[in-house]
Amino acid sequence: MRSLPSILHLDMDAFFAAVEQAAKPSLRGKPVIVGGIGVRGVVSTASYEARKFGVHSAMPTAQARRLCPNAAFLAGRFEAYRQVSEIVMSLLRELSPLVQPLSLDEAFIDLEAGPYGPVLAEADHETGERLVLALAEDLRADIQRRTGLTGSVGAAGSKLMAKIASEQAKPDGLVLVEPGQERAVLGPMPVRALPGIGPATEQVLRRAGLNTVADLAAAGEVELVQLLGRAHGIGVHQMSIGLDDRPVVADQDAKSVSVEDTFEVDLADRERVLREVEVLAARCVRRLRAAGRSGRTVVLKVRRFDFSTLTRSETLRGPTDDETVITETARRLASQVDITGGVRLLGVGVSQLADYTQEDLFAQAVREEAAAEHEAEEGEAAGEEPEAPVLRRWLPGQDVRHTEYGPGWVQGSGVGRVTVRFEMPWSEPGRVRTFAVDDPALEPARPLPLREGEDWGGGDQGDPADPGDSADGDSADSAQEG
DNA sequence: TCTGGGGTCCTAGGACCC
DNA sequence: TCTGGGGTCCTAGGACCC
Repeated sequence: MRSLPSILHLDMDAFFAAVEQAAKPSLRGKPVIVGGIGVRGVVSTASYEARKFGVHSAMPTAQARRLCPNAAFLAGRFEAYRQVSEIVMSLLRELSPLVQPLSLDEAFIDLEAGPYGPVLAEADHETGERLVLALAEDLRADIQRRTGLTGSVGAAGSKLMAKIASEQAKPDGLVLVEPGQERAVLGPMPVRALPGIGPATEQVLRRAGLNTVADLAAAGEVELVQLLGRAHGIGVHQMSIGLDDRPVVADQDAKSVSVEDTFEVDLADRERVLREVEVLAARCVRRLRAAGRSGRTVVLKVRRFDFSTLTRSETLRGPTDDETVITETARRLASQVDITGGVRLLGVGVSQLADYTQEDLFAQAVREEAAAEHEAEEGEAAGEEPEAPVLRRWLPGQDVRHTEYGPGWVQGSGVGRVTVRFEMPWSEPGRVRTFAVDDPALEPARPLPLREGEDWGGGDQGDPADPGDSADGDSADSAQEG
């Protein structure tokens, strides 16, 4: 809690969709929906044009299609989002070294820890606030200049109020909450406005007759602890009276790494489940190693046909990043789960992370055992099926390059054809051409920067199909934004 | 309408130890 | 022989966030 509103919260507006509109001139001003494209997909981000139709984050894509059939439905391009995010975060770091990213499109900034800190400390109230407002507006202008995107900023004396303020500022705005005004601002708001109060907590509070933040403040800590449990109750009470002294803390190390997949059709048989667990474990290990970490606890996640979800975990004697150890552990856990009725999602994760891998004799033993088993199977499998040609999957929104027509993006595909629109972020809206899905002149490409001549690293422009050139080779689907 | 993927934090019970 | 209380670790589940 500070007497100056020196904490900023930046939240980019409809980030993923906005990046797509910036990259694809033909989509500007049109409804764009980024998310899972399959039958079981959900919306990550809807552009403001799509929101007018009632489409919002976390909505099933099938429902979004009914509400807004003419929208462009795109799978995410996380490499591009990461690049834009880095530009934005670098602008934040010019204001202060104390930047706490919450996701690709959101961060807290502590101005007091930055170059303007001393000035702010000296300034009187009014001067200080004017300086904060000027810095925030400059930041928003810089972001727009460098990326073409808009972001909203909240300024306040605490993280809580800065976040509340940026929400109020949306889209493309700036709101400052004067220190001292916290309770006046929060009081009339519905309880759901407080971060940490979701649908379940809202229900509990509503049944107790608590609907607004002012109701929470009036209820008092004792009642809230009774309703919500100790930690949550105390936290919610503190927020309700505008108290929040959590510091802005720079980037922390991840505490777990996990991957999961929802299948278009539920998996029914055990062998198939075990095979998918192996694939997931391998992906998980790739991510773990790319981050230079190892972990002690392996977690298997299973979502059944009826959406009931369970986890099974096993803690090893020491941290490992060994693929065989992690795969075998996940397989063992999966073999103990009841899969009657079918499985719609499988996940494999690793937690209790350490920065190093201790030399692991146990891993060595497991590896040798698995190798021996593999050899035994070799004989049976020999001469079975000829290598099937790898069918390329073209995802809507994906970057491509044609040897003759140059860069473009996949607008759609089906029945052996793929439709590509040829345009660039800095070009006029382009025209559409259709090709056979296996046309050798067409290949996947790296995302183009949003501004002509900008270098998005990646330097060598290596094979975009090679997962080795990205920290995360399997960013196929969606995270949520907004 | 029928529910993604990546995370974080909290709670609670049982085992085990002192 | 019976009865404690507290701390830590592990496992499972759940709420929440973007």
